[in-house]
Amino acid sequence: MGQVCAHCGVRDRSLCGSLNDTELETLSRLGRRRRFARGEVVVWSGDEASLCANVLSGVLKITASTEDGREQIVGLLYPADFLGQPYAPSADFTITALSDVELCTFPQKGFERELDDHPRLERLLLQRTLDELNHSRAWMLLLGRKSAQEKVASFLFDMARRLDRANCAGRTDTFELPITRGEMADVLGLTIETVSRQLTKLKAAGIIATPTVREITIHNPAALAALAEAA
Amino acid sequence: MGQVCAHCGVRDRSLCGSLNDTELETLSRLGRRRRFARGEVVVWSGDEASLCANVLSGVLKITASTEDGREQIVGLLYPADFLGQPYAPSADFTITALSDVELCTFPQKGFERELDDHPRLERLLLQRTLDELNHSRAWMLLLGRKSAQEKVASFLFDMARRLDRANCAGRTDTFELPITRGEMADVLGLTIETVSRQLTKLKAAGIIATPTVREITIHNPAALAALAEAA
DNA sequence: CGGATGATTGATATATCTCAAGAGTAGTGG
DNA sequence: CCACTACTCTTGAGATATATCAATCATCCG
Repeated sequence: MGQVCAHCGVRDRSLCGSLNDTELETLSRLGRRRRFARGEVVVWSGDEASLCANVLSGVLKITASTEDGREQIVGLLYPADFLGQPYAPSADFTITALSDVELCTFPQKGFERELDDHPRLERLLLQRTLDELNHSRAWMLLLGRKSAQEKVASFLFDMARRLDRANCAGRTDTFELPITRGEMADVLGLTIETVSRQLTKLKAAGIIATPTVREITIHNPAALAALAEAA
Repeated sequence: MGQVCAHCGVRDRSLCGSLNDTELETLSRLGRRRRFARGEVVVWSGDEASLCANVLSGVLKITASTEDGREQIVGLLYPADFLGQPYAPSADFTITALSDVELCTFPQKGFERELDDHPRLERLLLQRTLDELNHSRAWMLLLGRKSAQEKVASFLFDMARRLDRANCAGRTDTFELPITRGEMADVLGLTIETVSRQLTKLKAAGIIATPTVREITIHNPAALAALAEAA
């Protein structure tokens, strides 16, 4: 097993977790660690060379945009998530680092060959892609049919659940938002002002608190869940 | 090769197209033709037995709903499309026949075994799922960031392109909508009235015409495309 | 022909956006 | 360590796109 994988923090949670040490040989030779600073674009929509990678640390956004600059965040990537589009001739979305980020990158063609050689790797990618599709469809309900209040409540709930899972330490009712208000707006299909107002409302109702602007404390998860589904 | 596949209209366009006659043996024994009438629900969200199937004829919708009954169509299924969620413990969305429909159904577990046995089948499913994910993400931009006018124009454009592809006869500028205004509204995250008004606007501008309420003629594709991206 | 369903059109209400100002917060350099 | 600058966030007032409510009009089918 290559040097790279030996001290990989996400080894068992990433796609690579499906491979044993021997199988990792070739993949590890293919992988290159790369760092990106906050704000840097990792993949431009339209790029021909569609990179594949595992996220080692940090958070990234996947965005779609209209020509006149309106932006929709269509996905967030966390450590152990897979990034990229095997088999795609070009990238369809732009991927940007939201924090300083460390990736384990693979050339697309090389990664595709690994998929050929390792059925378990492909199986896991299929399952993850199916999950992503489900999540993205659930988000379509939010974008198309939910009110601003429901959107913000759903988002906080989703985020709490997701971070709770990463944070295996156990459930905390306070977590740090990995994104700004503006980015929340881009996830929810709202404006920054509307997001801010909804957060204020939730605070006034005693359902949440914001110790700092980036931290969220959920005081009343039940009420939050109720608002997420019908407000 | 079983009786079933011998006269299958979508044999070469469906997932099964990846298999040769010998490989189709077991799959064909697994498959059962089933008909559903317009309006019938094929899969209920929450169903434990998640059915897998190929669409032989007709159109179906995949929907997500809030508890209080608001509905968002998150996908449409056409002939040769694959339906179902291998590996999912239960269905996440409801699938309903929009017209009379004919399916070639497989039990989930059986289909999963076929995926084990036929890498090419699995590969094709992976590629289709990746495509679906892309399409669904592109739709998130529409739902979150586009105006009603852009939504309707985008929808017509998308539909024309999609039907053009199926309709290998060549490009026609008139096509039949497979769905009602209400269903269009559920695809676009709008109300039925707003959809209707936007169509009226497009007619008034001479960009489209509606010979019958279910038919759309595109007089000015360039103008329609322009409205789809920035209006 | 008549009833049901779906589509259009109109009048009004309202949630969210837009524009604008001010208040936090964080990073930088003296 | 403080002050300066640049962001980001919050809050307000007003504008507007879309939803809601309601009536009429087409279309289909028995």
